[in-house]
Amino acid sequence: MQYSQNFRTHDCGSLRIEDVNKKIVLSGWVQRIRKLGGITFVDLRDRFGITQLYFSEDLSKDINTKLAREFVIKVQGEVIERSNKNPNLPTGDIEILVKDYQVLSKSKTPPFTIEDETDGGDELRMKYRYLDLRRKPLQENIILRNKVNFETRNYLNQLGFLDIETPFLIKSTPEGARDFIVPSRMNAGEFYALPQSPQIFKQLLMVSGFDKYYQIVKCFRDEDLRADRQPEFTQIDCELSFVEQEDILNTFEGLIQHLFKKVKNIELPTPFPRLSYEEAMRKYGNDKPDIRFDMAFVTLKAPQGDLNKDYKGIDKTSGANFKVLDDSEFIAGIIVPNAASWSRKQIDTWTKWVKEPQRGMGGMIYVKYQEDGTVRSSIDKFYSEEQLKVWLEMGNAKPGDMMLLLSGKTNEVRKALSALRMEIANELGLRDPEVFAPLWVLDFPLLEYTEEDVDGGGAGRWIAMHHPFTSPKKEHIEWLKDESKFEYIAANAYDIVLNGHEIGGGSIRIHNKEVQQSMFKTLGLSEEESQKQFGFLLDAFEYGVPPHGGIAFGFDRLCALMGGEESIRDFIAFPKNNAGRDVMLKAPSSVDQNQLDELALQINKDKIQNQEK
RNA sequence: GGAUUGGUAGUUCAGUUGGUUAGAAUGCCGCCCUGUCACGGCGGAGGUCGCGGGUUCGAGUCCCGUCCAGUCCGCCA
Repeated sequence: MQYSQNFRTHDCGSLRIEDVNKKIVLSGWVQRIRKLGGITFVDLRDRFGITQLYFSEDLSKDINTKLAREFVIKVQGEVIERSNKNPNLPTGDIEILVKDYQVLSKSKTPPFTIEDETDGGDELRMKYRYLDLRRKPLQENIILRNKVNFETRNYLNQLGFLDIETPFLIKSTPEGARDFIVPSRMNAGEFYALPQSPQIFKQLLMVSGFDKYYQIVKCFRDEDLRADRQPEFTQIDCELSFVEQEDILNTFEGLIQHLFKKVKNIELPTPFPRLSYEEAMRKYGNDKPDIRFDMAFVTLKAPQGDLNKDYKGIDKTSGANFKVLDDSEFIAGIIVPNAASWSRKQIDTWTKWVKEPQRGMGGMIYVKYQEDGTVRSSIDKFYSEEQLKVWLEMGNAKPGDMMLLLSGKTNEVRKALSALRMEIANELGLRDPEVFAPLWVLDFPLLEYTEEDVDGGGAGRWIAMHHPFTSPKKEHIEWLKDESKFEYIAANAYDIVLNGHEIGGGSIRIHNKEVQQSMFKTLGLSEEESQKQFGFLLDAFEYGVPPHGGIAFGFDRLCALMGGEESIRDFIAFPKNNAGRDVMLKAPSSVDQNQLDELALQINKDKIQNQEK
């Protein structure tokens, strides 16, 4: 851009050898001062780059007393060619012969270094986030985020999508995640909730005829945090009318391809691979598999009803008389390539790892397919080499590979083996952050059974796996009335998965009042309750509803993955820590008594243990 | 709600089986240095070992509690 020239004629990343002899003005932060006797070099930094300043002897004399790291200065000078060029800097061929300079703003010594590899720890960086954001890696993340945002809007606008804002102060509903609650002063004793997503509004916009809608929008969920989860996060939220699942998959596969092409110059495969939920669970024990590498599950034993083509059976008829496996409901393993040479100690470490409480396995069995073609395992006593070879062959193991087996309850083994698969892949460097493997996971179950008392709806009941507006497959609609069929009802729901992370998900919605009411009933909402919670939606459904469906992407997560990271924190300018606190603002905080009085609120002190921080 | 790792100089960390005056690097301050770019050289300052209690002749080190931070499980329609 054209600068006013008062503060700068150029930014700190733009000057090149062609600019030699130009009289320029630069402003920026002092990155580093190198005094060499008479002369001094200063690296001047802004978000565009670094330019070296050359202070001759007279200007250098008292520079120590005038300049220090992170001072904001303005310099007037002339671009000159360097005698010693620095090939590591885009501006490395030139430097500024400083004629005059002014300190625009002083700085205390920052608590950590403003370098690509800072010496600051997480806690400190969060507290001084505005300083951390001066660092290049963070600046690049935020700039990448802007690009993804811009290209998303480009793509969707081109297709005729409309960006329509929806309210943040809405109504609390018991379904789904915990709501953030906002007290209403003008309606004392009543509360708004912040949206977990604009779900209902976008469906109502379809009723209004706004066909293709999108919004890049904040959503709020009051649940515990993770490296890839924040209490407020951003979604690319989309909804379309007169579409089928296939239309949505094509449109948004196109979006992701567009983003990778424009932002990363990477061509993603067309079409994306697709897995059914059932397949994903069977092959990877997980509905968001990382398919950058193989190590798919080899299922040796599964309960009846588990769709498993590989099933050949390990049971008492094997004659092995090995209680651990004989009594297990589910046995599966992964083939770790070239791992037959792993030491006993290495294997023990992994055994210990799967036995940790959050994995909860009783142990781990290894079967080594040695280079010479023989087999060695931890269960040689119970099974013959022939039997073990059958297992290895089921997983297409080659000599030099090793099979690791877990056994127990189906869901627990799947979870632990899936975690083991990911962790070993990490260790083996199979999860290259610059390789991208997207896929669709389709045909999710509509409902899932919960033993827990979630949302206060009572223990032991069926809840929506996606959300209560998701349509069942046409052929399963009748099953909504037959509890024995609930677990087999498939939904028109889909997730888009990238490198082991769910980056988006959506569904074709119910657009028929009767089906919607039937769904609410299935979820245990009485007619009265569903009218109270979602009456406006049911009312709207009486006035001509187009068939519609949509999808929402986790924008922060998508940006993080595109930036080659798994944690979303450094792709959000001002994130919260793992306790949901903003350590810079020191939020949340208590409020004045008169604020509480105005809202007709009272703090229950018995419920607060460690209020004073 | 649970598991687990960590908390020592401004910062990142080391600190042995409990034992004298708690170290390194970096940053900071001072002096020197005319082609550095992680500049270099010499010198210096800098510590409530997260907090509270206990064991012991003696605790950074062992025990109990607690707070803070990170990761994971639960949770996240």
